[in-house]
Amino acid sequence: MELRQLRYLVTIADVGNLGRAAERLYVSQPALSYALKNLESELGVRRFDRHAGGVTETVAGRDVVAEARRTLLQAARVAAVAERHLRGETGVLRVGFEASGAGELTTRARAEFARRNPGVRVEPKRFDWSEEVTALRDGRVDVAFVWLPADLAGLHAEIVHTEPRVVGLPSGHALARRDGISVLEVNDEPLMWTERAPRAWVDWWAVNPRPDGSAPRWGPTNDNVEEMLEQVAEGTAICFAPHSMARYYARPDLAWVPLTDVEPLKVALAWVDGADNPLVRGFAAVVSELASGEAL
Amino acid sequence: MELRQLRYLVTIADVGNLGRAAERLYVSQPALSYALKNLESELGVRRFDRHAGGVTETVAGRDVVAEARRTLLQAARVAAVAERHLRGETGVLRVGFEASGAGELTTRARAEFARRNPGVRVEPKRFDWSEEVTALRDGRVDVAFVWLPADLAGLHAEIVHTEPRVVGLPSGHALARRDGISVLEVNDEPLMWTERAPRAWVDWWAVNPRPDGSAPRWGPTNDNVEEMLEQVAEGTAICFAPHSMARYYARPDLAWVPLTDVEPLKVALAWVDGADNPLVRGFAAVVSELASGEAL
DNA sequence: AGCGATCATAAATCCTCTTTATGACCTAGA
DNA sequence: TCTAGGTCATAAAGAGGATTTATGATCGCT
Repeated sequence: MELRQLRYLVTIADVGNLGRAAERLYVSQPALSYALKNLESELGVRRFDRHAGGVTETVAGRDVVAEARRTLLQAARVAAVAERHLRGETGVLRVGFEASGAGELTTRARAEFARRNPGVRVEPKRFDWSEEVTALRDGRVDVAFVWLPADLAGLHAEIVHTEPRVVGLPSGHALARRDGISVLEVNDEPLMWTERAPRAWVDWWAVNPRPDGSAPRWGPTNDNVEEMLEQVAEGTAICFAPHSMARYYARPDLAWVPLTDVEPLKVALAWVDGADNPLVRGFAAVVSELASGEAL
Repeated sequence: MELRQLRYLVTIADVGNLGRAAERLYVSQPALSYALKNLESELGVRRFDRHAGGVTETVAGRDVVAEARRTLLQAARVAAVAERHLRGETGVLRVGFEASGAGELTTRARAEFARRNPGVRVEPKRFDWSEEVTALRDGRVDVAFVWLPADLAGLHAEIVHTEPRVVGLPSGHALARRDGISVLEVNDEPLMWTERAPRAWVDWWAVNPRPDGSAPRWGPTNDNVEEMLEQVAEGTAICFAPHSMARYYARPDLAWVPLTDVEPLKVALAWVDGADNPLVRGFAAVVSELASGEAL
């Protein structure tokens, strides 16, 4: 499968006719016919129904075309980033975080670093579950607040923040008004989890195994905070979260109750080992100052 | 630029040596040498410094490789979605929304529809600014709560929700404790905005032009709620938002004050015209019931 | 100085993609 | 019912791109 084929596919979908798509792509109509046939062979799914009036997408074709479109957009970013390097754009520090990050520390550090470095653009970059680690490794951010545990191979990491954990419940839940809950008190509740993060991260958040040796009762999965909170609010499952999430995402249809017997969340500031980026070093210094409560 | 070249690029980056990368890719070493040279020509950026010990990434190369890696991941999703269709996975309704969506209606509708259709998996899909419209069009969701205004060409849309708007301020702001603010009272404040949404959407949210004919004072841009709120919290700019965002993202370092003289937000339930999906029709019926306050 | 490792280039070969030519099928209009 | 036009599929030929084999240049280490 190549980008050329995906371009053909998307254009055929847009135009609905092989002949006119061929014109738009500056190839002959049989070229598209062969390309489409080859791709359908390769992927095993027929993408278009053909008829005398042109082609129409199959249901499978619709989804494949959607993903093909995204692939072409992403491929354009390869060229775009090359172009930016050609133009010599520098002076940006991209700071990654997920959900509520390291709470106020996240916000204060970026603000303070920006104040001290007026020529530098400090961009907050929010990622979904645990993705900030991947983003560090593949260069989408320069530095990130990482929720531990995480695979820190090849990264430099310093713990900069710790906070207790809470359980998220629908506001009508029987336990919603408690001052504290132990994890075994919600042992039978389905628990929100995600497939997007490493298993170790998921298990840590789920407190798996539980103190009595049992496994959590797994509820539905989700890809981000809002999807998780939507399903907690509607009563489908509960979730475990850092205390800062309770404060940053304080929906009226949710209740947040402290978990009294679980390990608190540790947040590290991390960057790629050997990155030798003065902006990253400066930012880390600011975070250290703020985390230790030094006078500013 | 083709996926084959990106695969070569990423493998060379991983291995650090053309010879061993060639082995891994089942091609000869000169094939990689030529491919790399061609791609560097095409993109105009040198990706690797070559030397007797192998190759090392340039700074530009690092960013290009990161984007190339993402492109290959996304391309794999084309094959994955084709595979899912081959396996016949059906019975999923993907409900898109951004930020706080249509408030409680979003949550209640999905919960009620799931209750009535036990065999159907109703997935909440959160998107960033205005992206739910694009997601409808390219098939990533089946139905979505769309914040208007939006380009609804090719979509069926029904207004299902209306809510007032508020201004987001850092909690120490002079206007933070007001019961209401008119838009001209914050005319001089930098305003958060986004490049990810259509201009009409951005202008509507920014109340551009202002009642006195002036233009907003544009602040920094952002790509999602958290990035926006981080920058408001740190005092960089203010933001305009729907009232549900004040309730769902009630951070302690933010204040939300009603805007007294702006048009409220209207939210439409939308789907692709002619989609003829019984799940979508059923979901729309449930939303209509809930929106009109009918007895369940 | 010599050897081994690594990348670059030339020329030949292979193979893929595309073209030209044409057929099959369908639909609309006369 | 027949014909013409539009659309997609296929065959065969040709063009060109990608890769191979062969080999050279360079560098680092002994």
